[in-house]
Amino acid sequence: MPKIVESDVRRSELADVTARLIARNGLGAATMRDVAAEAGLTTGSVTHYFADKRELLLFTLDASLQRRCGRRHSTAVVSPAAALHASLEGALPLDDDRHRHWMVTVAFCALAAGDAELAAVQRNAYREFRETVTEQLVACGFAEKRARREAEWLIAVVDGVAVQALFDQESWPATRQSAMLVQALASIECDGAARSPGVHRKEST
Amino acid sequence: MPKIVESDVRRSELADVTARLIARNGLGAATMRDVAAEAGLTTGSVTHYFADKRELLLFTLDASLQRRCGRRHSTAVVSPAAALHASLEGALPLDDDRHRHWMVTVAFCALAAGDAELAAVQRNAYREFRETVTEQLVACGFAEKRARREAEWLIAVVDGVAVQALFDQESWPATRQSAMLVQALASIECDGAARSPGVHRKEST
Amino acid sequence: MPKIVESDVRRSELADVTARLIARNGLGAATMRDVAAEAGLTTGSVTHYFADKRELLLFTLDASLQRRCGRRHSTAVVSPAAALHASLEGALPLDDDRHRHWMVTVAFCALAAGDAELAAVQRNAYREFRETVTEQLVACGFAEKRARREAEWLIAVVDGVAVQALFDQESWPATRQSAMLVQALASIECDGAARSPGVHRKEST
Amino acid sequence: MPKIVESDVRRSELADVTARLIARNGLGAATMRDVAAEAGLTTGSVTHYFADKRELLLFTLDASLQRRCGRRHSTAVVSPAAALHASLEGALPLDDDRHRHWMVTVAFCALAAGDAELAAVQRNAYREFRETVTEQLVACGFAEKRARREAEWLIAVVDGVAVQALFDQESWPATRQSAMLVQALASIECDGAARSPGVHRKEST
DNA sequence: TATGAATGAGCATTCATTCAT
DNA sequence: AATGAATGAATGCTCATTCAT
Repeated sequence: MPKIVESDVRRSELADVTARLIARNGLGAATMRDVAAEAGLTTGSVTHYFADKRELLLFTLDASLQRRCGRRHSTAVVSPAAALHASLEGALPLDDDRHRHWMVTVAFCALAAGDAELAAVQRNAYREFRETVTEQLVACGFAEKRARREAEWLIAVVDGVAVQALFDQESWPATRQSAMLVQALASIECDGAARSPGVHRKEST
Repeated sequence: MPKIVESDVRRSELADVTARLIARNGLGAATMRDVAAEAGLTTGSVTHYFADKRELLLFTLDASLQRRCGRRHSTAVVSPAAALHASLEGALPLDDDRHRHWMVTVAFCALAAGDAELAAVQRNAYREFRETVTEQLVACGFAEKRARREAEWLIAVVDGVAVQALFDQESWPATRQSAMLVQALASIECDGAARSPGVHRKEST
Repeated sequence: MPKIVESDVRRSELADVTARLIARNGLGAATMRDVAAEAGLTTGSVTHYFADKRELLLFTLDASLQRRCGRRHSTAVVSPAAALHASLEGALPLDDDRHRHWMVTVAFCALAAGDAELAAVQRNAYREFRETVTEQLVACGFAEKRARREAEWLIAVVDGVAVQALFDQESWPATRQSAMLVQALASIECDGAARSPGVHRKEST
Repeated sequence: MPKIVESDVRRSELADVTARLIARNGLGAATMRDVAAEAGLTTGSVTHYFADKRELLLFTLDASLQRRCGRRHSTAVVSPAAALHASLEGALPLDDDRHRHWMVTVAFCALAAGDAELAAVQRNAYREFRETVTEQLVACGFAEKRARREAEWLIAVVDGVAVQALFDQESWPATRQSAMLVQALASIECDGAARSPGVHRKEST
């Protein structure tokens, strides 16, 4: 039993190292050698935990998608609005960790185009994320149908901000990304704070 | 002179082939062999047009960014609003061509993280795009400051839709992407048609 | 004492597994992993019985040669001719077991070319076999000198049939191999049955 | 055109080197590196001539089988009996060259057990050989049916001698092998010389 | 210009072996 | 006695690059 636990820990460690390498220099940089070296192991040793490079990559992608779109494990949720905010914030590259996992999932994008299994992993993660956000909006008081539509809208904004941040990190510091999210939430009158009853996205001038 | 022209045509052809390969199976699929073969040339022949693989990749990335974020060559623009719409629409993966170039620029994302030159190319393309959209919004009557803010917002929405379309093509057919863009433009009361004076993104229920 | 016996049983089991793997897919298929797995053990466990892979292979080869050319353990021999027949029949790949051991000894053939120890094992087995057959022919009434010559002849025929059967199993069913052996024995008037006094290998037309 | 010729020459050279390595130390010794090194090339260079290791091995096996069982290219055949003798002699490991090719074809034996394509190559070579010898016996005056039977017999003897020579080279010098062949031919009264009308394989005591 | 043979480094993977438990 | 994690060398193969023709 302890063996299995140990093994799972090692798998996560290796996936972490792999994610780091991919985020830093692209998928091509994730060689078995480098992954092993960075993890303080030898090449052959990695195969004790992942039979294949493919298995390692799939696991890494899955882990990154979990962190980016995955169900939040916030145990004590204060309010539905706060939960929603937390979910969407989790999908913004606000710190190194989230930045890394965005990089990883994006790096697999083109690869998935020619690989049905990879594509399915990505697709499912997205749909699950959409479902989560929708449910959270319902919990905030939106009707099912509208919640679904707003979820798509919110995810689009968050992803759009995230992608711009990836392409031009300097122009998109964390504060600016967060502000954009707050604004988006306010625009559907679900900012988790006082309900501003007026027109959303009120712009001066 | 004709030589150079010929050469430029060949370079573009090769970049196109490269983009196709990258979009189909990722950056790793863009081997010199395959690029050459797909273009009907031999390996060594490609080096007459690109000294390096790096040079080929840089050129390919630049070309793809031009098509995705690049200055539109719409010669006869009917109205400022139409121009704006055209610009943003150009950044959505509405057909195979635009899908391909999105794939390419996204594929380079992680690679650029460890490569200053690549990063600069991406960053500049994005900033240029933001500038263009801002100018078009100014031409639509927005004040400079607000135009800049709305440009960011619009690009975020467009990119967000695009990214979701890349990750889950089935859920995002062209019509849905276009509808989202129209909605976004309407929300800032710049939909290219009659100014709807009321609240933007009017939702039933 | 029981330990040793146990150990010997295990060694034989492992040699059997090894032989099976070699016969099925060649010497290259006999990896320590696969041998261990097929025997229901772990890799490291095999090293308790064989210090080396070399030791395992040598033991396997020896065991296979014993079964193919080895001294028959026919406890109750009816007649010298029957004993001779049994010996030679043992060297034909008439069933899966004998087929396997022929495969194994043949697989080592080229390997032995560059390995004195292996070569010696093979050579000695052959010489011992020749000696056995010679003795059995003497027991059948042949003079020493002629017995030796006929032994070589008989072994040549048996080996020739065996080799053809290995290369083209379909063309050489067990019945055909046996017939050939009977014919060869008849040709030296030692068929274990009625002595056909006439010309040997009588052919119609 | 000269390219192709060159290429074919290289392929044969590489097959020769491969055969040499296999004959010397077994199939496992035929690594791409060693083949390349022994041929004075680099590893990657070998792939210009053989896409695969498998392709190289198949070619090598085929070439060896051709030399061992292949149709003799004896242009000026003196007599049918001489042709027959030449064919069978070609299948004896009388010199280094023939010894090498026997080793090679034998080395593939077990490998072919788990590989349909390899098995087919071997089987076909054997059947072709049987056909050739049968035809040559017919040319010597034997009736079709008996020719076929005697061909099998002769090949069995030749192979049996060959196999013993492989397993115990010292006991089977070329002269002894040749003598055995002559004896076998004489036994069917087709020794290429004067027809000995009496009983074949006349043995003194 | 264009070719494709040749190179050599780098890749994922396999494997015999060792060793702490 | 038995395990299985760890090692590190070796293998087949791919690929960007070079270069003589």
